[in-house]
Amino acid sequence: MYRTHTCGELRLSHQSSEVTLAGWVQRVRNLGGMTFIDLRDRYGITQLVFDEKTDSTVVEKASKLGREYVIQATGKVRERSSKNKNIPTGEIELEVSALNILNVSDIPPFTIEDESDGGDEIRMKYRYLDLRRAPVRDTLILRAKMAHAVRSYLNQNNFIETETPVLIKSTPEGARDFVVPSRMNPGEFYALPQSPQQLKQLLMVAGFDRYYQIVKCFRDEDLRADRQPEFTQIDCEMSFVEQEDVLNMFEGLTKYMFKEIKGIDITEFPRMAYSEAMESYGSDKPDIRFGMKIKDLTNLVKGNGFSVFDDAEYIGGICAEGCSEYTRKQLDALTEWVKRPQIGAKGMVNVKMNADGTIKSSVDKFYSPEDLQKWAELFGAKPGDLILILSGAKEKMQKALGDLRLEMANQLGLRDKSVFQPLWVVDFPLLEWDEETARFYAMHHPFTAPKPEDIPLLDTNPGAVRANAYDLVINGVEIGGGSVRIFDKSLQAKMFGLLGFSPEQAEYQFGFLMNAFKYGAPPHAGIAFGFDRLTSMFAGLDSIRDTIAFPKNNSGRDVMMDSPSTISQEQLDELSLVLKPKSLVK
RNA sequence: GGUGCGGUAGUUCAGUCGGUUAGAAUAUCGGCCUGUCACGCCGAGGGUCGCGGGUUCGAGUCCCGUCCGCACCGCCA
Repeated sequence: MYRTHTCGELRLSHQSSEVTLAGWVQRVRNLGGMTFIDLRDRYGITQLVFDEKTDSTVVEKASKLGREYVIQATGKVRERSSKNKNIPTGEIELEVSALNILNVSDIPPFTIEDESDGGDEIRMKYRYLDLRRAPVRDTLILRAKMAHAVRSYLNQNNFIETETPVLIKSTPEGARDFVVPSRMNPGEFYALPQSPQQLKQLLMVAGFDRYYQIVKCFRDEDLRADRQPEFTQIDCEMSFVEQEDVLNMFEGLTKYMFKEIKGIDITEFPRMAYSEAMESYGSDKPDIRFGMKIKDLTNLVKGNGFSVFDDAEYIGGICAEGCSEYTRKQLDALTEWVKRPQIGAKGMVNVKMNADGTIKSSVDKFYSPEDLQKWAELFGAKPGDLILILSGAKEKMQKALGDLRLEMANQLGLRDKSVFQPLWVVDFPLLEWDEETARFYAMHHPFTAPKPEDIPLLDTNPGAVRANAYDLVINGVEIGGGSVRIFDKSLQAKMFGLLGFSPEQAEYQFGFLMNAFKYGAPPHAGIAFGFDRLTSMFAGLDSIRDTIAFPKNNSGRDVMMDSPSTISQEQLDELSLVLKPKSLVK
């Protein structure tokens, strides 16, 4: 037996008992006549002590220890003469009588401490050392607890956890597929699932009624702080339900998670139409922890000879409370900020609601104080506030104002990480027109059902058709999304037609699903949550990387394993693959 | 595919206008130290300034190219 206790469990109540601990040497503090060692395992840290009463051979052994040595120590638990209130085991220490070095360690490339001296790159290269650090370890423990809570809620509600294959068929819509060559079928490829979408729908056809899976999904697209090529979804599907049933079930899951994991009662769970989200927040995932809504000024400001406004399709603004004292320098910085290519505004107009009740704007030449007063009323602006106005193409400026709104909220400290405000965004458009390819794309996916009352529009104005689709947004982060599915094969065929599929293409790519729909498909609907994002939100992190044990870097590389990597000619031959010469690879 | 920032000691960083022997902290090693817990004190070692080219009497510093990292835009049904 290597140990009788963990390094996190000994208390004063264990005083005088003989115990054995095992773990890693966190730090050695040699004071000359006595030595303290912090011994660490995943449960915590316990202090070992060597002093004048300790056997000299044991002291000799202790003097050889270095950081991250793996040791086993036996001794008597005793009360400390000077206690450490910062750690749970801080009232006791282990008076070591026997010491066993189980393994030595090279000097680690960075310090294994809560506040490590290591940057991201080196931490990722030695991820197994990084994982020894409490903050990273605790995030993964949180993740495990959350997965347990998800299973607990869904199991209570009669969901069946079912695994679906990882080697499936490539589908052209949506993200790029990761593909796997088939040795036994030369020239043919599997694809890794972007989500088990069609498979879970087939489980509904199979009568499973309620399905879930905490499942890896794969998308071959560029990475971000919140996007990895392989990521985990909580994937769910239900039969004989309408949109309302799904929203209620997963509102329940969300509340359960907040209560179980964070001890927070979620009381408000509003819903917002997509159109309202875009108009008032310039985003399909609004952060509603604060107001600062976007107002449309287009009809109010035109016709005063200010050509920038007169020529614009759209003029809109936000009102930042208490910012009227912004200096010229701050306003210039904000203007530069909105002019960056990522935002794309041409300039910015500001209106200062001075504390003395006067109004001062950057367009006083064109607008009277009475005009400006009307603007202020639209925003409900008070003395002390600052109105910021952008003009240009409607959709672009709404998005720009949405970004500006978030930037101002960041500056004003309105995005408190300990406050959580979930939101359903509903009534998404069914289709999105793409100028480049001159065709419609499914905004959600091709199996999403249109709102029944909008079905006639499919023939006359497809772009106006709304879908029975919904997103779960928390604090401005898209956490989940789903839809009511089409279960009628003729409506599904019509949908494929609108998306520009010939019947032959639809048959080739989705034949198995269409075929299944011939045999009694129930009405069904579902949703999927981004488990990594949910975890990072619960952990208060900005990136999902530390919610994943072994994540990829910005270029999709695993710097620890150094993958992807080349494969041997034998492997290529077996797979019937011929690589382009390097000179031809662009 | 694009934009921005970065790459200097094991690590995290500083390095001014192009000018003497490239610094700090931390880690490491040695010495001292009986209540530390970021122990303290004294000392030491440690550098291909990402790589290649150019400008210059002289380049960590300026220019060009390239590789790598991070954030973002495009992309992500």
